[in-house]
Amino acid sequence: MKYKVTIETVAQKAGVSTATVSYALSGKKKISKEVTERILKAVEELDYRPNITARNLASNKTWTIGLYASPTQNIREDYFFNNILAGILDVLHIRKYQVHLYADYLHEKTKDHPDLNLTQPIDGALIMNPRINDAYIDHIKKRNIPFVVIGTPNESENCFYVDADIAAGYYAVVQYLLKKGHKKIILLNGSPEYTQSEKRKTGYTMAYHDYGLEFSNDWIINVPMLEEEGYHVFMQTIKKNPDFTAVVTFNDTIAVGVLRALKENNLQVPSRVAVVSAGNTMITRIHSPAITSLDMGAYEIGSKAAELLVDVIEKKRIQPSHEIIQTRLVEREST
Amino acid sequence: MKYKVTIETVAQKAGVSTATVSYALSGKKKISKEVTERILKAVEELDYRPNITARNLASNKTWTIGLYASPTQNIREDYFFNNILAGILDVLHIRKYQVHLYADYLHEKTKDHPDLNLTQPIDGALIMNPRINDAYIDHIKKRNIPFVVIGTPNESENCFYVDADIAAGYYAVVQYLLKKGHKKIILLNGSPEYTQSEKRKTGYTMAYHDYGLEFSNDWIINVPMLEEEGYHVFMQTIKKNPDFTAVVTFNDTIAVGVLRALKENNLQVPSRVAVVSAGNTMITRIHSPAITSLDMGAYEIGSKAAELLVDVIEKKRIQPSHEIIQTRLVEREST
DNA sequence: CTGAAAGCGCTTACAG
DNA sequence: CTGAAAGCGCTTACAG
Repeated sequence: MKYKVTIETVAQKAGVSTATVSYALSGKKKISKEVTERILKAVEELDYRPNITARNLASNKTWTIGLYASPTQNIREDYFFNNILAGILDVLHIRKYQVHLYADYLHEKTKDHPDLNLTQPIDGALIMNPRINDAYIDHIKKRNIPFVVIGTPNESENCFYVDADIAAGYYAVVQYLLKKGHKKIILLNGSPEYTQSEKRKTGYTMAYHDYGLEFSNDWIINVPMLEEEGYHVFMQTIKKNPDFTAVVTFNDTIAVGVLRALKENNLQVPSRVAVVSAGNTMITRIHSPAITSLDMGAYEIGSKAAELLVDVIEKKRIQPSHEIIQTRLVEREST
Repeated sequence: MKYKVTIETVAQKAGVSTATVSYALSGKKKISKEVTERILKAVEELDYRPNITARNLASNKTWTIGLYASPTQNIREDYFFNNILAGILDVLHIRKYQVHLYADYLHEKTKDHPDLNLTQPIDGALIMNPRINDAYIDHIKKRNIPFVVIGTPNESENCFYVDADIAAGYYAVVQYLLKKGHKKIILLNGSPEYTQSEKRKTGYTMAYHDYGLEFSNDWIINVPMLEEEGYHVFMQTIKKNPDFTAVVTFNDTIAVGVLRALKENNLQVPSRVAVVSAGNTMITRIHSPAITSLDMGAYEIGSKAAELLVDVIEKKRIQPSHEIIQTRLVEREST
């Protein structure tokens, strides 16, 4: 039976008080060289490892941020999440924070809020892909925890958030297609409860408007953001609206499903139908035909959001602000 | 200034002791219906949320597991990580645990151990892709924290671990190629410090041996597990060893790099060169030509590992054990 | 430069 | 069925 070694054990061994040990280890107070050395020796010999929970409780600080991922970014299919995560992790590493990944959110049923009480203590939160009415944002606000939204929250006035300029991006995509002579462009949009879907619709609508062309609301279709869904819904779309000549999707994964449906229907890409996706993840490059895609700066979104959150936590920023990342259209074989 | 509401506040408002509040909320002791109701009402009205850090400290339990990801599974490029993660998250959700993602590990320099003291308190750990000498395993062992390795640790006797049967899988792959008449098969293996690379080599070697054919150690090449690396190294390989007819890669991402190199050198796949990858992630299906790949049951590995870890944490298992997932070769256009 | 002691906000034997 | 109180292992004013 190994005896549990605490700061008390170290203090006794070094012949000092626990306060001195704490100060020596944290460096928050100057402790004489000899005493420090005695303490470090005791730490070494006892293989002392501070209990972080106790430290967190006493100091009211966890050096942990919660990442509330979202079912939208299906982690099994969409690299977009990976790139955002990479950006987050890189910054947090530099800033000495760690990340708690909220899995329960991934499983959240539409109406069924997860047990928010189960969440571990965090210094701040990153909330991905907000809904129009987002239970998580409400919850975090109530708990008075600093947070940054990745995406644009519905009530953006009082939030920190980081997002790509989705509306401008989709505006550019649709204009690009209209200029190529496409008149009937399908928007295979995501689920309507996400603000991200709204932004896409806005860009689409504005582009048509500014170009002076009419569009029908039937051309805008909401679909869960998965390849299979994209495939199935698009198979139907082809039946119902066979005269479209272009399609813009919510993300890269849906585009893969769309391209499968087009292939099965012998609709040539890009000669008969042009396809543009959003995300510019690895699959757009690898797919055959390679997919023209709107790059939304996923890595940058992640890193900026993490940067912003840490600044907020550390009170380097107080006033709600936001950062908008420019998008960039990458042309490939599908257009 | 909002007054901080603690269990004390609730107790006072409900006119009971903090112990009673605690018991009522946790259900660990039977509290009379009326008292319980009073307490719940107070909780509601005060919008009380327990301080989880304090709870963790008092109960010595965090309901959190640490996931020590590895630089091997480059999260920006490899869906294999995503699938494992999905398996882990699904199980942990059911078992009521949460996951702490260790970012610093991702950045670990070869010799430079991350600050292991910074790690948050956890009930157990999942260690991905062990090295032959793995500092993390040593560290976790010392801290006496339950852990399960994803992959096969070097000293497997005293560990819980879950792995695909990599050696058998690579054996099957190489046999499959040999039977197709290939004599010189390149193994584009991962970095040698990972046990995963060793297993692959074992399968490769045994297959050649059992088939009664010779191979050269020059045909086994170690490379960081990234597309770019796969590409660059393979460009050189083509120069040095132009007479190979097949290549087996460490993972799907490297295979993408290899196929790019082959294309640039006008080496037809599969007529001139056959390519087999491992992972069977989405890109193998989407790539053109579609890539024959060894499915290693990533999702299952993740879920089994999580299951096992929780069992260990909850003392449903004491005796070190392991689970080996069968692999499965999925033939596509590249062979 | 160092120490005694309160405090962080819970849980849990123990006693009644 | 309920409560008083010790305890979890740290940090941090405060005093000297």
